[in-house]
Amino acid sequence: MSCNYESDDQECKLNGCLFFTSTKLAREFGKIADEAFRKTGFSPSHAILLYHVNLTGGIQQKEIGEILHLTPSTITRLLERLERKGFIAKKAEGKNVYLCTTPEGLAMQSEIIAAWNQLQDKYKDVLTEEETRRFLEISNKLLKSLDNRKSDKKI
Amino acid sequence: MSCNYESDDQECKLNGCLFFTSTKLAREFGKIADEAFRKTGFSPSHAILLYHVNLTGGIQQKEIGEILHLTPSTITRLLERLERKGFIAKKAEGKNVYLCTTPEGLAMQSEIIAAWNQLQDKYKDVLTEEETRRFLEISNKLLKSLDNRKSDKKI
DNA sequence: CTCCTTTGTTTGTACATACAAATATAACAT
DNA sequence: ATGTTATATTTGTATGTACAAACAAAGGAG
Repeated sequence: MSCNYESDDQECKLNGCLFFTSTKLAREFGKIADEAFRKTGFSPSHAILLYHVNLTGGIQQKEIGEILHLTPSTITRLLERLERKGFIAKKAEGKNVYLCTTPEGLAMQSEIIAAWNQLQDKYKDVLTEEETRRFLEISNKLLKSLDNRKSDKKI
Repeated sequence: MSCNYESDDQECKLNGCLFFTSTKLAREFGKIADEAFRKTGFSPSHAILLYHVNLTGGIQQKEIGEILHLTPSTITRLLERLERKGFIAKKAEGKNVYLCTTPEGLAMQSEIIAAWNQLQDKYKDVLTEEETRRFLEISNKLLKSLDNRKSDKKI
């Protein structure tokens, strides 16, 4: 609103900004998630990637990137480690690369799920089920709008 | 809930997870913010840091880190560039380092504010004022709970 | 069959961020 | 005054993420 430099609204400006609020929030949730997944030996992102490959064996990187909202290059980078450590195998068939489960990877699935459930429990320390529901509802709606925005631009 | 590996609930698991929802959201908002601040030549984080130093001249790094929810080391790193390019000056007085405005930095303030306002406008493309309000309300409440959680642990 | 385009993946590079350890200075106790 | 503790900052290192450019393989057009 105002352009005067010495106004006293620092807090308002920040807390009223979707960008800063959402990044702060993501970092805080990230810490809780790190904690929860630590005992699996994976970062949250790695854990979820592995989880999804276990669920949907033979999937392509592009597809999984879309599910997780991650760029192809990010997927490549995340896979580097999972592949090196033998949790996921790449089967190249011509141009296409399919992500396949391995025994080692499958063996982690139950641990990942356990950590994930534990994560949900931790959230309960911090907000009620109703609040969680409302937050997720708005967020997902928002994400959908943002996706549309993206498609609109392409046209 | 279930531990069977071939369930069809990938989307639910993800969309129902506060961590993934919030990180995805933060990345999307981040892109919009990058765009909005691009013409200032600053990343959103740099822009806000400079904005705050302009507002509260003579502030200490620790304090600004608390306002922005950023670690001291992150502040150091962000300042490196702003100082090198002459937008902020450090005045060391014994142990304490105070962040001071420079003419170059002050000159950017109105541009930063303009970009910020423009950012708010972009949000309006994507959600109504009412939705924004609700989202921010829950988020800020959440952030407060998470802060308390942190303090609780220390005790 | 050769050239061009499309599609999926990887590589190089950069950025915001954090943690842990190092450093520097001040403050306090004896 | 000396040694210890507390506070603020920096440095080294690592992570997740992205973008742009490179690469590779496939499929069409001539």
